[in-house]
Amino acid sequence: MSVTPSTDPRPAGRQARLEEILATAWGIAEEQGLAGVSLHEVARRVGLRQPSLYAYVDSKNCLYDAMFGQAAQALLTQVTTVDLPDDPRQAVVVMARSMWSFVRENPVKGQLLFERTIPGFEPSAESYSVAVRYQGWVVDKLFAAGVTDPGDVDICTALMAGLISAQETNEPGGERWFRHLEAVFGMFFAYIDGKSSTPTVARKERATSHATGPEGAPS
Amino acid sequence: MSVTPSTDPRPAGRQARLEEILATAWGIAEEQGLAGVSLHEVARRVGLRQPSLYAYVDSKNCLYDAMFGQAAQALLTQVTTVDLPDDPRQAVVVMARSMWSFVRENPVKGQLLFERTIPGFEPSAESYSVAVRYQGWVVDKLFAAGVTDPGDVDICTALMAGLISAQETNEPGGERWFRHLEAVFGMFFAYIDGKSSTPTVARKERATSHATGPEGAPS
DNA sequence: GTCTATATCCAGATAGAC
DNA sequence: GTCTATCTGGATATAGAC
Repeated sequence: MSVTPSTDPRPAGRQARLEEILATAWGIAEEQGLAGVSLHEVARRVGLRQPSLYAYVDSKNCLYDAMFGQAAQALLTQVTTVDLPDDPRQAVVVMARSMWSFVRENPVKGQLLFERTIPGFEPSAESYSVAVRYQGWVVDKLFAAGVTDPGDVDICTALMAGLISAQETNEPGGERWFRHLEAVFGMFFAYIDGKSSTPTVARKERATSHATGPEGAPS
Repeated sequence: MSVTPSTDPRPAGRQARLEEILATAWGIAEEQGLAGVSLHEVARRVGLRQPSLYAYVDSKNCLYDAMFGQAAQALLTQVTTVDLPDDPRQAVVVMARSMWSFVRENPVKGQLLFERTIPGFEPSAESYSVAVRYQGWVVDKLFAAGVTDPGDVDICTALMAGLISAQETNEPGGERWFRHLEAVFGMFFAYIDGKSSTPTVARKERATSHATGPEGAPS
């Protein structure tokens, strides 16, 4: 998996080519869907012959893997770069909004990260680790907002994913589900508080700490 | 779209063959995924040559369309056949559970119905109408349970879909998300009641009536 | 309805020359 | 690293005989 090791004397040029290849693949994916990416088409656009791609990528799945890594990295940086409000619950909402805008602006990356749409493809451990870091970050923010029960973390992420996927599959880029984001989080936090005997205390005073993910498995 | 009109003297035999073809296609889809269905493979298993399938189906997409119709019909009958409790909110939960068990036992049908996974395929109006009937039925039940705001219907269906998809993509057939079904509905109904000034009144006394779907578009 | 034969197109991957 | 040439396999769809 992943790109072929370089023994090239001009690693800079080689790296540039590889990035060009990846960028081209993204372009095709945006036009024709992820499954529509073929090595032939990539080579065509990049000005190479199809077999030449094997100097950069060991197989088609390795290309997908590299793309997965890029997508995870992009999501991670976007989401960790956002300025979060001090209130941990408002922070969660802002984080969710940021994540949503990511998949809205990068639907193909979202598809690659969150859906299992390509038949034989599983991300390598290396590429996946970035996605895991993203998840850990989300769990941290939820924890700070008082969502400490792993089951509640599962519920929260599922709700988010449900809203997003309903919106983006039925009315991409629209508002029909998006506008309920805040209401849903309000509903969720009310539910959280309702479970606790001292709801209001738990709200604000939570230390940030890195949890080990809700219950192991990833989204 | 749809199957080719029959001029066959033995329509019963022809119909049987067609059903055999569809059943075979389902079998392949269960083994190799929906995209893995090829006319060659269907023909091979059914004991015909690939071109002979065109006596039953106008194109591959027509095959998918017939499958879509079958899936929608199966879901509709399963979900409308279930014995619902008198309490409209308990009824909604039971309905949701029934829907979930459908996609759990028929993951491929669920994929065809609820995900847009096949590149060039859109269900025909005819096949789709069954799915619309299913949706109308769900909206009716929600309405009876006091979920009358179209926006709330959207929220509810998105939550359900989120739970289901989290469960079935991350841990197919498992319990990790499934066990929160009741809690999530409790949360949702509490949210609904919190919006109304007369929450408890609205709970039980609702007449069943067919609504025109939340806001038009389907899931 | 079913067949053979074929047209046409696409894919991923490898061998070996330069 | 890049090329040509090729292997191997797949697909949908059509023509025309029986």
